[in-house]
Amino acid sequence: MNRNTAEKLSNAAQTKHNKSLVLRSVWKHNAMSRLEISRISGLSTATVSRLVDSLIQDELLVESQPKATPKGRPMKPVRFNGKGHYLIGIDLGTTYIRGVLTNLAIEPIKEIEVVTESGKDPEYVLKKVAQVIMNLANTNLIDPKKIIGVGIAVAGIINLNTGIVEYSPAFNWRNIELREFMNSHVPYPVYFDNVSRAMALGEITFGNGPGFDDLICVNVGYGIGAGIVIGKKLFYGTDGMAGEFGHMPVRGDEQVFCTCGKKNCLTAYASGDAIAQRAKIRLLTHTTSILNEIPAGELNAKHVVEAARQGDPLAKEVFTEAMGYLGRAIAGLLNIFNPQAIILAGGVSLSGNIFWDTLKPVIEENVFDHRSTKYSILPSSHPNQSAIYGALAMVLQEILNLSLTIRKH
Amino acid sequence: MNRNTAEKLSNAAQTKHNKSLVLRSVWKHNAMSRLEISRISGLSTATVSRLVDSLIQDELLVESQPKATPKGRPMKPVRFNGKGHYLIGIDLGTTYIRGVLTNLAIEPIKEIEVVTESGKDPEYVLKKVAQVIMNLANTNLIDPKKIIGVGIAVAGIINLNTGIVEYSPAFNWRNIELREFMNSHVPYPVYFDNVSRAMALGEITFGNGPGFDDLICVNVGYGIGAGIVIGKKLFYGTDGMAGEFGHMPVRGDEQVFCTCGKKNCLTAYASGDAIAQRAKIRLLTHTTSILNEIPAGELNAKHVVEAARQGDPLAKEVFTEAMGYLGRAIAGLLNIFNPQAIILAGGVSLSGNIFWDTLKPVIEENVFDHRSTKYSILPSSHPNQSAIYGALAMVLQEILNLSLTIRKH
DNA sequence: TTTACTTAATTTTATCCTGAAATTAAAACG
DNA sequence: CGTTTTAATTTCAGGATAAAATTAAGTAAA
Repeated sequence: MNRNTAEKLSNAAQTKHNKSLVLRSVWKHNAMSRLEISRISGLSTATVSRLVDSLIQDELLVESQPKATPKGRPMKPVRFNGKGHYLIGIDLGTTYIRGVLTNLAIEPIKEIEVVTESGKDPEYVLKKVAQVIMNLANTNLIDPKKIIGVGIAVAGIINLNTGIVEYSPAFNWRNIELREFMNSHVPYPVYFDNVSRAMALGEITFGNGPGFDDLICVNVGYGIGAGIVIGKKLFYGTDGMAGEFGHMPVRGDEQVFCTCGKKNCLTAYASGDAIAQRAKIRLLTHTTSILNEIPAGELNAKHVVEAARQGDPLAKEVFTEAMGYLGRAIAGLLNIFNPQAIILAGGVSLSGNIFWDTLKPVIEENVFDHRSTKYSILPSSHPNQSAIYGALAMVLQEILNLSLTIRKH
Repeated sequence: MNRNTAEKLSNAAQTKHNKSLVLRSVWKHNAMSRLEISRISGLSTATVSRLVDSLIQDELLVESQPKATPKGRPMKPVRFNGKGHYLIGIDLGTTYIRGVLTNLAIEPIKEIEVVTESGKDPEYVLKKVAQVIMNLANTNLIDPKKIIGVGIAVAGIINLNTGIVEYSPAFNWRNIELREFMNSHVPYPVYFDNVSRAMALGEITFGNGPGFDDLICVNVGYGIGAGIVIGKKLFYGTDGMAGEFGHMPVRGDEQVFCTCGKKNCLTAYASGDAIAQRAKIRLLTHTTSILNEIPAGELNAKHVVEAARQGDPLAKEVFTEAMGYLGRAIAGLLNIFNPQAIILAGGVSLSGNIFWDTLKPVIEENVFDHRSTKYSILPSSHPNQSAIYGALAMVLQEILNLSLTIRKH
C-alpha cells in the first residue's frame, strides 16, 4: 500500500524528482524567482532554469510580471499557471454531495451542491456524483479537456488496491466498486480516499500551519476516524486500513456494542451518533432535562451540545463523558506518534468553545508530557470544508508529484 | 527528527542511492551474481557491474568462488566482506551490559557480558560501557581500525537530536549526556537509541520474517515500550519520542499512578513491574496464594507467571488482568497502524505459552477485523538477544545506507 | 550621461551517470 | 571443436547536474 519500495534511480527519475522539488517550492512560497528556487531547493541556478522552462512548457507554471528588486536586475517570478489545468474535488457526504472546480492555484471557478439521498441505492448515489462531476466540467468558463483529475472524499472504509468501498456505516454500503464505476462514467483520472485521510492530506497541503511533517487529523463527526500523515505523506498501513481510530477499545468492562460488532469502541462513546444515543438513554430516566422537549427521533449531537452550552446538567454530563473518552484516546495518539499537531475536524469539532474547553484539559492531563515534546492541537484550517479541500489535495499532490500525465492540447 | 525532507538529487546522490540498493539486495539474498542483482534492483547489468566494483573497492563486498550454473558461464557471486569491516553492538541493560563484535555478515567474533551495577552513578556505568567497547575492539582477532561503528540500545527516553538520555526509570537517570560521553571515550562513531526502537530495527534487519515494511515491536519487560517501523524505516515522531506506548491511558477512572506521574498508564497495569506490584497488593488480603512463600522484597513478575502456570488463582487473576490491558492496547495499535506484524519482545513475552494463550485472544477480540486486514503476532526472532541485535542493526543500517565514512586503511 | 555595481537568468563547458548493445568470458554439450 | 548458453565487461550514446562565464536589466554615484 503506497509502499516506499526502494527503486532504482535513473537519470529520468532524478529529473522528475528535482522537477517535483521545484514545483513544491513554488507551491509553498507562491510566486518566486528562479534564483530563490535555487537557494531553497539547493539545485543550481542552471538546473532550476532548465526545469522551470520545462514546467512552463507543461503549463504548470507561468512567469509573472517582472518584479523590481532593491538593486540589480528585476526578477521574473514564476507561479502556478491559473489557466493551464483544472481540477475537481468532491465531498461525498451522507446529506450533501459538494463539488468544486478550481484552477491550479486552487481558486474556485464553479461550485455545486446537491442532496445525496443516501437512502437510495448506491448506483443512484454514484450516478449523482458522476453528474456533479460532469456538470462541473462542462462549463464555458474553462476548456474541459484541461481538467487533469478528480478527487473524491468518501465516508467509509476503502481498499485502495481494489478501488472498492468495503464498508460504509454512514451510507450502509458494502463492497461498492467505486473506482470501476467512476472510471466508466467520468473521462478524467479519479482519485478517492477515506474522508479522514483526505482531510489530513488537505491540512498539510492547504493548512496555514507552518508546514507540518507529521500530523494526525481526527475527524469527529457522525463517526470517528483519523488520517495520519508521516513525513508529509499519508500513511495507509499494510492493507490501507490505517487510522481506524474510532474502533480503539476504550475500556475493559463490557458495556456498549459498537456498530462494527465489537465492544467498547471509541466510536460507541464519543462520536456524534454516540453522544445522541447516550443522551437518549439517560433521558428515559431523567425527565428534567431540557432535551426532553426534542422528539427522540430527531435528537442529535448538536442538540446535546447546545443544551450543554445552556447548562443542562444531563447534556453536560453526556458531552463531558464523551470528551473524556475522546481526550484520553487522543492523548494515546500523541504518546505513540509524537506528531507536531493534532487537527480536529468534523461536525462535533465545530461545536465551539465548549468542545475545546472540555477536550483540551483531558488531553493535557493524559499525555505523556516530556520536556522535549511539543505539540499543537488545532481546529481544521477550513472548517466545514475539510473534506472538499482534502479531495482537492489528492489531485494536487499527484500534480506536485508529476505523476499525472499532462495532455498537450 | 530523521525527517524525509525533500532533497535535491545530484548525480552523486543518484549513485549513492543505487549503490545502497545493490547493497541491500545482497544483504537480503546473501551471495548473488551481478546479473541477479540487476534483475532484482532493476538496474542495468552495466551499472550493477560498476557499482559492485566500487563496493568491492570499499571492502564492503567480496567475490566468492565462481559457482557453476546449469548451463553457461559460471557466476561470480558477491557477498558481504567478512574481513573488511567490523561493528560492535551493546545492550545496556539494568542488570547486564552485553557487547558483541561482529563482521559485516553479523557473525560474532567476540562477546562480553558484565554486570551493570546500575545502582552506582551514571558516570560509573557509562565508563563500564566504554570499557566493554574498548575491550571488544582490542583483540588480535581483528584490526581495530576496521571497526566502523558502535550501536548501543538503552532503556530510556532518548533525545537523538541532543544525544541526551532525558529520562530512564530503569536506571533512574535524568539528562545523561550519552553521546558526548561516548564520543570522548570511544574512537568510533557511536549510534544509540531506545531499546524498543532498536529491537524493532533488529527485527526488520535480521528477523526471519518475510521482510516486513510496517511493523511494531512491543517490548514488555520491566516497563513497556514500542518501536515503530514504517516503510522499513524507524519512526521517531517530531521530537523523537514516538512509541511511548507504555504511557497510553488505559482507563478513565482514577486508580493507579504510574512512575511517570500520570494516572492509569498501561505500564502501571501490564508491565513486569506492575504485575509484581499488583500481586503484592492482593497478597496482603489473600493469604492462600503460593506466592506468599516468596519474600515480598524478592517477588517479581517471573514468580507471578510461574505461579499462574501452576494454577494459583491469585497469580492467574493478576496475570490475566495485565494481559487484558495489554491486549486491548495492542488491538488499538493494530487498528491505528494496520501493520503487517506485531512483534512481542522483552522479559514478560518470554513467559511461554501462558503469555501467548492469555494475550492473543484478547487482541483478536478487540481488533477491528476487516476482511482485507491481515496481521501476524510474532515472538522476537532472537529471544533474549533482541536488544543486542537491535544495537547491531543500528550500525548495519548506516552501512546499508552508505552514510558511514569508510576509512581506507 | 556614463560608469560601476548589483542581482537575475542564461549559456557554455566539463564531468558524471545510466542504459542499450556489442563484445568478451567461461562453462556445457553434442 | 564449434555451437549454445549464461555471466560479466566494454563501448558508446544520451542525458543530467554543477561551476563558471556570460548576458540582461536594473540602481546609484561620479
